[in-house]
Amino acid sequence: MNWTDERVETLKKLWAEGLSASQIAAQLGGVSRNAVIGKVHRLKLSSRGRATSQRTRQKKPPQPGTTTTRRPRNTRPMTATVGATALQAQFEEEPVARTYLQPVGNVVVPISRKLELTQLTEMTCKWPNGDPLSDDFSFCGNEAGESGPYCGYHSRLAYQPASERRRSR
DNA sequence: CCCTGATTCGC
DNA sequence: GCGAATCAGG
Repeated sequence: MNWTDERVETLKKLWAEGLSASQIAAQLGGVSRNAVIGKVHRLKLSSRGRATSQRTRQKKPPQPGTTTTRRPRNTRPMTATVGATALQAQFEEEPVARTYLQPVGNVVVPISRKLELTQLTEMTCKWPNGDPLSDDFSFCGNEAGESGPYCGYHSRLAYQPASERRRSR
């Protein structure tokens, strides 16, 4: 990925707007959040309010320089769809935003057992599908486990915003 | 566990 | 210059 002028501009704008590095990376497409952070640093526009306190960083001496061993990660394909709109690039592309109906082309919710309210147990994911007032309303119904009222997939969707909210002090 | 930004360092 | 790995914190 090349940091074109447009992309850098978008980066700066979004960063100034207070979006997190991962969100910016997701919006730019084709780059990781680390790339965004690294770029931000190079642009010398790091500090933005106080996201993370600058703890006394002083650890990182041991580097087994035996070989140039670095990056066990595989290359990421990633379909980059960069619109690069110069105006209001507000994103919010929530994966499961509209659970109203589930088109086959949508790769969001893994499965859906479409359970009725009366079918729910302590073991079933209680993530609602669709409008509770609608006739098509149902619950996810997958194995919820003990971690919470949702299945693993929906737990993330439900709890990620919470963690984000937490930092908003 | 998830996330956040910060830093280092091989390329 | 770039970004993955790693760190440190919430």
